[in-house]
Amino acid sequence: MNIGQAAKKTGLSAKMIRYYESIDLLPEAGRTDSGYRQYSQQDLHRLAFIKRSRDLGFSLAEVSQLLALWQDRQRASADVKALAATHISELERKISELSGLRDTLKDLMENCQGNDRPDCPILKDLESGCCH
Amino acid sequence: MNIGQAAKKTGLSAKMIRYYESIDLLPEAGRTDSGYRQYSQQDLHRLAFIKRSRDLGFSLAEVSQLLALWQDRQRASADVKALAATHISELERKISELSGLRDTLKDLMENCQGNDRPDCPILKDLESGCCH
DNA sequence: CTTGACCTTACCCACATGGCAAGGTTGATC
DNA sequence: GATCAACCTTGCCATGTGGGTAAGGTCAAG
Repeated sequence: MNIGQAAKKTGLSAKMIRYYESIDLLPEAGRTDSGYRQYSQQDLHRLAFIKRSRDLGFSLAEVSQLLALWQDRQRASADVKALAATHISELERKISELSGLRDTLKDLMENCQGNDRPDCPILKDLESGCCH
Repeated sequence: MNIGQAAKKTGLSAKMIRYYESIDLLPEAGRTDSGYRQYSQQDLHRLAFIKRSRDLGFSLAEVSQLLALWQDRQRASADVKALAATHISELERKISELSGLRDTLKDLMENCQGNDRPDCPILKDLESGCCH
């Protein structure tokens, strides 16, 4: 199967498949005589694993670790769980950071009349950090 | 005032101040005879405005718009409010996206024993998108 | 005069991906 | 056999928001 077909089946782009190979997330793909990459069902399986991991927000570095665990028949599920837990903590951290920003902005917005006058508490707040 | 002092007072790095100038977020700073950038109180004010905006999560493109509104004495506060509203929507979108990922991962984790056995529903899920 | 702290420009690095260009291959149609 | 579209190849550039680092100029204190 050519790269375009593999891309279509996995939802990845051909470009990204080549990139993943270049950073050793994938083994070098087999080639036809003319140099076209060829993908087997097993290759597709690995690509799909990567796609799903990325969709769950794991970084490529984390995907790399997950792939290693996936391939390791001696793995402990605790190792996988720990990786997921770290990722969840990171997600929680980002969520609470963004929520804080949202709340601050909401407060500012509620005090802003939003009319055609120039007075605006949002801009006033942005000014406020001014160093004297 | 030299760039190092300005950086210390605003909480920005000297590097970023130069960068903001290079992308025209700041006017070209005045220079001493020997080429050192010089910053006035007014410059500091503008830098602090940028810092505060960035801390609230606005992109540099949005900061640029906010700066324009800030400088425009004829501005309507509605314009500022609209910009903030757009930013809040974007924050909400990101928050709900991340929350979704977190929930999915939490579900998977709860079903994972996390012991020294290899059986792991998290890896099973990652495999699951496999194309046949 | 030396020393150290500051400044200057100009590079390379990250992350994950998109885009474009120039050229080779394949398979179908004329 | 020629042509054309659709595919593939490699390689380079760009994004956004910085961090790092190097080679060199400047300034003030001792």
